Amino acid sequence: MTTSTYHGIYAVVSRIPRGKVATYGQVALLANLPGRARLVGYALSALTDPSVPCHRVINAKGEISRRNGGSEADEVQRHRLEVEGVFFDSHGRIPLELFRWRLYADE
DNA sequence: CCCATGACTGATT
DNA sequence: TAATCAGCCATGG
Repeated sequence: MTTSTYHGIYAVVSRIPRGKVATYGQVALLANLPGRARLVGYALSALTDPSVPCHRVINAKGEISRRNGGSEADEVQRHRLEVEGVFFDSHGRIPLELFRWRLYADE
């Protein structure tokens, strides 16, 4: 791996505004890595820097992607988002049409 | 080098 | 609307 790839991913995630979310695919696209959403997920799992708001990255269905073996990190992520004003529907999913980060509208 | 395993996605059924 | 499938690619055994 050429850390520059991961660095670009972290740079994009760092630009997600408070109260907004982005999908793995969206982050991949903005990081100039179209179709490599999976790589974004891998980069986040390897991330240790707490200054990167990685809790604002969710999957394309609007759900929080689960970690291995019932980790409670998922619930922590959900709570962080709720604190920022992000709403979850009865299916545990975020209405992307309302909270999705739009580069030219939000920022 | 081969194979399995993921914080994934979009199209197809 | 939900389940499947085929791409995707870094890591570790």
